[in-house]
Amino acid sequence: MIQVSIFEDNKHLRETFQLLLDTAEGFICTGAYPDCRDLVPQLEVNPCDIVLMDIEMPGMNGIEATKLIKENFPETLVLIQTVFFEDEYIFDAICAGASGYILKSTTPVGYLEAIANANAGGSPMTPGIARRVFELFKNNLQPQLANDTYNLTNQEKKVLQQLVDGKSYKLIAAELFVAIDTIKSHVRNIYAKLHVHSGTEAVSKAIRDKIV
Amino acid sequence: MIQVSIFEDNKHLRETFQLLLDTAEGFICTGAYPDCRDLVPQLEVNPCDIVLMDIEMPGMNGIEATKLIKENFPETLVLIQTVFFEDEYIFDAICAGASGYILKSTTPVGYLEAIANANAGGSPMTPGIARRVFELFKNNLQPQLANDTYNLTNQEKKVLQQLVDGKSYKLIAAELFVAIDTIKSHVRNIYAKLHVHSGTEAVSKAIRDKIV
DNA sequence: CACTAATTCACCCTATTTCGCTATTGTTTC
DNA sequence: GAAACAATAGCGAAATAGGGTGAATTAGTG
Repeated sequence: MIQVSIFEDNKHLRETFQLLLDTAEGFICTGAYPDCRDLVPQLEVNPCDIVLMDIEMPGMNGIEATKLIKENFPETLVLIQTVFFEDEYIFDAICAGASGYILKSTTPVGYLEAIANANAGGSPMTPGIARRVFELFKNNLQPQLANDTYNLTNQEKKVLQQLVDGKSYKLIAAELFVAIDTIKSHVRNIYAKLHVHSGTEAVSKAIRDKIV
Repeated sequence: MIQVSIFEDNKHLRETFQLLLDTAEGFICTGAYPDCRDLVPQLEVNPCDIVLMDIEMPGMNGIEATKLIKENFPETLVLIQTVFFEDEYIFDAICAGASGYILKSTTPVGYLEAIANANAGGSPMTPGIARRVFELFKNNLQPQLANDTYNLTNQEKKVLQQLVDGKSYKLIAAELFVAIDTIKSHVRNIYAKLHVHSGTEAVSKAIRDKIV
């Protein structure tokens, strides 16, 4: 028996969910609330396995509420259900600790499947959301691995790495066992290749769109 | 009619997939290969909508093959199917451009559903994989968003932002309409709060574990 | 009102960085 | 073997950064 709580401000939807859960086999609705004002005490009194969470709600939104739930009831799973397809929401929901993200266009049986899926250790997502998650993942983790590292030579890369570490020319020279003038030369060449004119700018560029 | 190519070194599995696709309605197998040696010419001669890709294969592995496919046939979707649950493989597969990642324990009908799902713009994942993707996403993208921004004041944040942009003290002073000595003061305070001793180090730290 | 924090500015001095030009030694490429 | 490039190194000038010390102004707080 999977115990489910509902947070959804739309009265009609909330009651539909409640009915759906209570009539379906293997599910039970342990609470249905229109907002997250008393979320923590409510879940303390009526604990559940999974929370079906709306994002757009008056007062505290679903993302904030999710954080709160994971802080106070880390074992409780949160399944986000919303009309928002925006990357920002998907991103924030995952980071807040959500275990799934489904769109409101999902069919009734789809909701039950998603809840069962989450309860079984999965992270149900509407197909389009899954694709977005993959894209976000790729874009944010491998910004662009295809850039030529600006044709920096090995030695230049080493120097740049040390610059990123905040070292002075003198220190870098000592660590690479070369003269300080050599470092000066390398830095000049690095600046030219990165089209920058200061150490801070180089470090910024190096971190933002390169390895290091 | 969804056209599917199979890359799978296990003869028995390969033929099973082929049979499954050819007997199922709405699918057609346009090729089944035991390795990726002639992948590009093979897909040129027998193009397809989706590639069902195994990871563990002699010669080129499925991840490398996926990259190759996305480079040469960006429109072709790649569905990874493997026995590997390891984060490293999931991570690499997504970054290589895969559109889904399913485990070999999936049922026959599960394969068809996954292929149809991918074809419809989704990214099918075995429940456990979906959960891992969420975890990886969270761990890699928001290492620590809860840090106090080191108690920098508003003005200090502005100055730091400009430092990150590679500006000189003089320029920053001009942009904030204050004297250059004021900027020096702010920078000194910023360095103290961040526990750094140079602009490059401050920029590095600012980008790595803070806003900006 | 007294206290504190934030913001602003000044002066001084040294260290470091940036950028100009030049040059030698290997290694790889054509 | 000439040409190109990487890595090394040097010199010198001008600009910038970094650190010490001190201080006035404003805003907010108990």
